Amino acid sequence: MTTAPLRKDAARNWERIVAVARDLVAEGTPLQLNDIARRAGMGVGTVYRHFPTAEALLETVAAPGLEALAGHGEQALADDDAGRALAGFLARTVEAQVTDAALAPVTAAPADALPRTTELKRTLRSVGRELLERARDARVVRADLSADDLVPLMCGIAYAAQVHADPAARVETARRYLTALLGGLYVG
Amino acid sequence: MTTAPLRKDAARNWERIVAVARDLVAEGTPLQLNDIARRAGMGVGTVYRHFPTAEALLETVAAPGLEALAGHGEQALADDDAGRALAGFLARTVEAQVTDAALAPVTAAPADALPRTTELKRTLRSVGRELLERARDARVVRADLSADDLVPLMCGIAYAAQVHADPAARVETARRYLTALLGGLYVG
Amino acid sequence: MTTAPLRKDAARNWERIVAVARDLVAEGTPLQLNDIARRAGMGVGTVYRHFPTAEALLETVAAPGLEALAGHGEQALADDDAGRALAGFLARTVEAQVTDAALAPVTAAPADALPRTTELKRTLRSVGRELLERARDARVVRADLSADDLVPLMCGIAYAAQVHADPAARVETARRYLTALLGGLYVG
Amino acid sequence: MTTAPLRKDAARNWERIVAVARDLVAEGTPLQLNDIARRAGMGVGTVYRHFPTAEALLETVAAPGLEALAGHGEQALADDDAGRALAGFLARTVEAQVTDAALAPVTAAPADALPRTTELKRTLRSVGRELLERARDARVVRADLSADDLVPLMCGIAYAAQVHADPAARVETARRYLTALLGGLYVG
DNA sequence: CATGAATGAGCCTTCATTCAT
DNA sequence: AATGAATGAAGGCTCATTCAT
Repeated sequence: MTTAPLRKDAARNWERIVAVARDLVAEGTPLQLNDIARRAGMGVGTVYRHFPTAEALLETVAAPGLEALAGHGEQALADDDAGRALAGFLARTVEAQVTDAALAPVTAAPADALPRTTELKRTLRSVGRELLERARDARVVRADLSADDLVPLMCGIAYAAQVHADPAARVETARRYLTALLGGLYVG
Repeated sequence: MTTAPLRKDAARNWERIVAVARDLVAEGTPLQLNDIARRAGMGVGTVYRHFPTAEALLETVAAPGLEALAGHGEQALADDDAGRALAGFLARTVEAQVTDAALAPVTAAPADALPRTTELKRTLRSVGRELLERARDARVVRADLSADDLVPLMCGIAYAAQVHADPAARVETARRYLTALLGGLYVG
Repeated sequence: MTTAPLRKDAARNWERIVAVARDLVAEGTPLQLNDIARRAGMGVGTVYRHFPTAEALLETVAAPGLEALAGHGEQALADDDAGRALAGFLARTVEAQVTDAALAPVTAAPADALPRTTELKRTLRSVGRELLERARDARVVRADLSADDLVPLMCGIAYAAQVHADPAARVETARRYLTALLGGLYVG
Repeated sequence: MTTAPLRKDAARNWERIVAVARDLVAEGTPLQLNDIARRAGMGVGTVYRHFPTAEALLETVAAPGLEALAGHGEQALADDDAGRALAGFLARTVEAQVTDAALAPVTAAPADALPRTTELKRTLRSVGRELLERARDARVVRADLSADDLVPLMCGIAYAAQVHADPAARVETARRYLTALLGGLYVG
């Protein structure tokens, strides 16, 4: 079941709301539907009609990022090198989390507002699980690592990169942290 | 630097406020000074006199934990085995963050409300730096790891443990994640 | 005066709206035209076209009940026993008010939205007046009771039955109250 | 346990709020705490501090009336003439409901916001029950009338008086209706 | 005729902070 | 020092009604 196609004017508003929200997310401002309505130059009711809660809006902003990740994950499954496939997937995941501020809260949230989000998260988790299992079977990954740990660990790395002060170096920092995690802080 | 001596009743109030705040922090309730005043059975004004902001109070709650960590750090510096010393310090740090809910926000905060907090954080960072340098000199730690990364990484692990659903397993999870980080997810 | 004939599809919509409204009234939900449109599976505009206000819709829902009462009233006028005629009419009136949730508010409202409602209420009042006068002439009813009191008293009884907690016993309660009113609480 | 004595300024505000509310109730305006704050010339917070909900405020407005009724009821219990005692009590009750617009909703409400209200309503019910039982024992009242019917019936009469258009004659109308109810619409 | 998106006033409630007592 | 009443901005949400499509 696809969402019913919107009227042209409604679609314009929808886009506008999401665009405003994207900007706010990027600048770290918490999403407040009243605020968004004002910035988008429309009535609150309009915003509420499109997005019943701030979470729904946030998830909508996050969706493209999640979809891109899922897409990459599917491709990674085609890679013969299980270690490289997993590492690539994790790298993309961390990078996305750091680049797109909408992803982290949505990924970490225990409950979803939109079914689409739940679906995407499920896909990502299952792709992650599959990649992990292959890597484990190929003996390139420690055996005590569970698929349920992947999301927390990626979130943790993204969070760590944020705690580290400099916002400009954030992506770079996240990459380094992922490398460190994969290789281990301790040498041999 | 000692806190200015308080009158006995004022000291009692101070203790009571901190005790109430500790409980609230432990149960995950955000610190609201009004709320605390009510629970502590005193006027808001009194609470504000002792703690001008919620952050100041939170940092006060966090202080003992930070002090304990610093204390452990000092001892670790006496350890001959640089690798063990650093690992022990990091383990304590992560454990503390997960155990004591006041620590994570204070550690991650870019600015401090109390000078005492700044001082403690500086101490911790310098201890960490020292331990790291020794470990690096001993070639047990990767060379590209900077002292500025220690705090973010520990915060990241604590955060990761929180994202992982089960709260009962939180400490255990954090330990596993630290082990993974130290040893690396990837085998050899 | 007949309602202007509607196109078949418009008539279907009209019926559907009234049906939905009837259900809502029955379950005690306040009539909201937006809500009704959604439940009826049509646009708000359509509902507004048929019923400019919620009151108009409510009166439409109430109309059949009012008509039935009026019908009974006309028949009662044919009864030779003036006392029995009046009592029967009042009993029906009270019963209807308690049974059909649309009646009470419409009956008690000082102003009407639809001319049809005004007409029906006028009819009912005049039937009541006639029955009362006959009963008064037959000396079965106290002389100080005016025709203008009948509606209020019936509304009052219905209201009383609603205040009385148990909803299941509502009809029974209303009957008892009417009996009490007719016979008097005080003996002899 | 009495309510803690208020500071002079707080007491002034309390009085002012209740006064404003009383006026609004009298003119039939629904109580809205924001509105009241504006009219009373104070911040919303102040109103909320004193009265957490509109119901609590309404009950506070109603309290004096309920207390007066309870007082009268206690006196009525001293009357030897059981019939007169009950009739007097009922008359006062109806009169009060019609005179004081706060009473009807509070009396009819299934749940109370203030314990004081619950207490008063309980007192009134038990006084009513006692007076009714005495009147029944004295055989001046029909036997099938239960104490649980008194409140509904009085509410019903007050409601009836309100439905009857003319507000000026309201008290007079209510008296007539009570008389009618006591004596019966139908003559012997 | 039908649709349903848009509007925005309006109500509710919370909470950080101040300041008179 | 302590008290706690007062403040009011701020955010949340609903719903009757209009009007472009």
